[in-house]
Amino acid sequence: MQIRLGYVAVPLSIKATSSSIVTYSHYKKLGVARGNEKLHKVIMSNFEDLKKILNYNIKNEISFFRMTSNLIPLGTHPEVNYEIFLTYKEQFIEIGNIIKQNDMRIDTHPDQFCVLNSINEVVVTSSINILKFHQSMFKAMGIDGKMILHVGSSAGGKRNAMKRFKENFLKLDPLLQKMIILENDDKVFNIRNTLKLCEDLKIPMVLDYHHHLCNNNGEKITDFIEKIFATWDNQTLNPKLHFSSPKNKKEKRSHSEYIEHEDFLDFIEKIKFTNKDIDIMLEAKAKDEALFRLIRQIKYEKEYKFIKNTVFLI
DNA sequence: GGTCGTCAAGGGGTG
DNA sequence: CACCCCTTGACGACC
Repeated sequence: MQIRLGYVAVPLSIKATSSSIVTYSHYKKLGVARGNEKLHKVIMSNFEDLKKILNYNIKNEISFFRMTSNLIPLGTHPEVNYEIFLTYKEQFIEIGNIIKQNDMRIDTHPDQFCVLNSINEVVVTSSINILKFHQSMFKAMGIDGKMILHVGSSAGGKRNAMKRFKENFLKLDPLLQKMIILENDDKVFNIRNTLKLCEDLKIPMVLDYHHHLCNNNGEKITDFIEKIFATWDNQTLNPKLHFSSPKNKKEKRSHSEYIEHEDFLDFIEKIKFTNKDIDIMLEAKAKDEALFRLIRQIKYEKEYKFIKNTVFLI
């Protein structure tokens, strides 16, 4: 069993974010010409930063990565007409080549405004636009990227909400459907609900273990893990998991700075019977530094062998 | 020259 | 109903 480790979006060790923004009110104030100029500057700096981050990851042998969803500010804003995919054709290709040449795995996590199962039609439409925009970015890069989503709203009760998710999902372009992965959340849709949807729709499920600890009906992870991994059977990618430690006892749902290495080892103990190669994304505030610290802490465990950021269970 | 409120967007929770 | 939270960086208003 091999476990690759990764982190989220923005490394702390180098000065690069790739998520610089332009607010719409600022854009409007500048007027179309100067607004677009401003957008161009920010987008170019985001591309430069993204290259820096990817190269940093390559240097550190971190082979999978959650890309920011803010690479192109106002990219889906209805009032901003800015030709992204022609203007930045070269930049997208350049990024895509770095990713492909280094065999990196790329995911995105569209943010809270992307609610495919909203009861508001307008929200559903704009959510679909967000998904299509991600699809276009992957296409422009020429990569096989994925988008990790939550089920979304619970309005009308979980059962209805899950039904709406299914209906809206099935209306999407089949190519887009194939890019979508569902993740259990920390409030509403637990591993049982999320797994059911993934099985019905034949899409992979990311297990977020922290969310599971916040939101469960007593489901034991050992009873579900094989079924969760089975949702990846037709994929070329390894099953992916999210792992983090709670900030403290009171703020259980927030992520802490670092990963508690005992928690991590306990978790691995629970799932190692599956003997699957997996990718674990660490969702800690200290990002890449949390990853490096975790490795330093568990490096000398007898059962584990390390090659850079990959853990091998012996 | 530092601090703070504001910003396209959803939804859930509280009082 | 009004306001708060999630998250996150830029920017302008203000002291």
